[in-house]
Amino acid sequence: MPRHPSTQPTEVELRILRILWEHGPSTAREIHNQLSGERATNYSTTVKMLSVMLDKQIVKRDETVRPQVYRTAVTQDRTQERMLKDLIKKAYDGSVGSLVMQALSSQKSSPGELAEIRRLLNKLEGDEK
Amino acid sequence: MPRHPSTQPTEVELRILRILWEHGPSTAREIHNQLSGERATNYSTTVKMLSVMLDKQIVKRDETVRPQVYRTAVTQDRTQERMLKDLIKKAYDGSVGSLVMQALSSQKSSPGELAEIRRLLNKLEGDEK
DNA sequence: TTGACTTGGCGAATTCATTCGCTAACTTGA
DNA sequence: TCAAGTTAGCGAATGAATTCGCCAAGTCAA
Repeated sequence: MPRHPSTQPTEVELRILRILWEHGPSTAREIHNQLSGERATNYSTTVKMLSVMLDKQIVKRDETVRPQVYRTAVTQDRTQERMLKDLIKKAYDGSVGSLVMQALSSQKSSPGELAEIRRLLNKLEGDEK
Repeated sequence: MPRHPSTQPTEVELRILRILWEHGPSTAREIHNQLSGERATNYSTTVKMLSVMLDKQIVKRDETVRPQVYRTAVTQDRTQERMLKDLIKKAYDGSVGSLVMQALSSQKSSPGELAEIRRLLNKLEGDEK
């Protein structure tokens, strides 16, 4: 039976993306070293994942240099947004509000973050009317 | 190589959970009928999914009645919270604030929701000092 | 009771994600 | 140049999630 290839980056893909977002374009070796900090997989595995991501067009690769250099083909914002939207749809019945309510009440934020959120809220309510 | 059985409910599991949360305890047939509205899978599949979820202790079952009645073994709140926390960790580097900021700015909320969020914010900032 | 229908369970098949072994291709220092 | 090390690619294996076919057990009306 046909099954959906998810549009979301998978677990490992996301870890690699985060490394690239944080460190910028990197070689497979550099990515693997970063990865090794968190997990114990082979260099082969990292290279394979990169090749899968290349197929999916999640990353790009510069083959004119050696070793080859990988960079992301998707922005962090867009990716987060897609994942967030998906969660809201799947688990919050499409309601952003209830997700935000739960996020704020179940995990504590710093005063600075709260202030920032308040500022955004002011802006949004301003546009409203 | 051993791989992680995710702690999060899967796609289909979540759909079934949502039906149970919304409609309360139900028979396999009732669940399947609800499900059929959104997807075209066999009754067999629904029953199988329920049995998998039973193994995982995601649902409970009353076998003293016929047909058997399923009910959730996890609350909606706890489930949402776990999923949310997971997303924050995986995609927002652990920052609730940045998730909330993005949620609010990327999808529009109703004035009512905004007001509710503001009220919560007031309460949180009150506790802060 | 019995035939027709519904419910429940099992095992197998499929697909996606992840992992690695093995080998080829490339790079570099002596 | 060439041996030793590094990088890249491929195919296969594993495991989780999802799907269904098929059969057994249960229910019920005539």
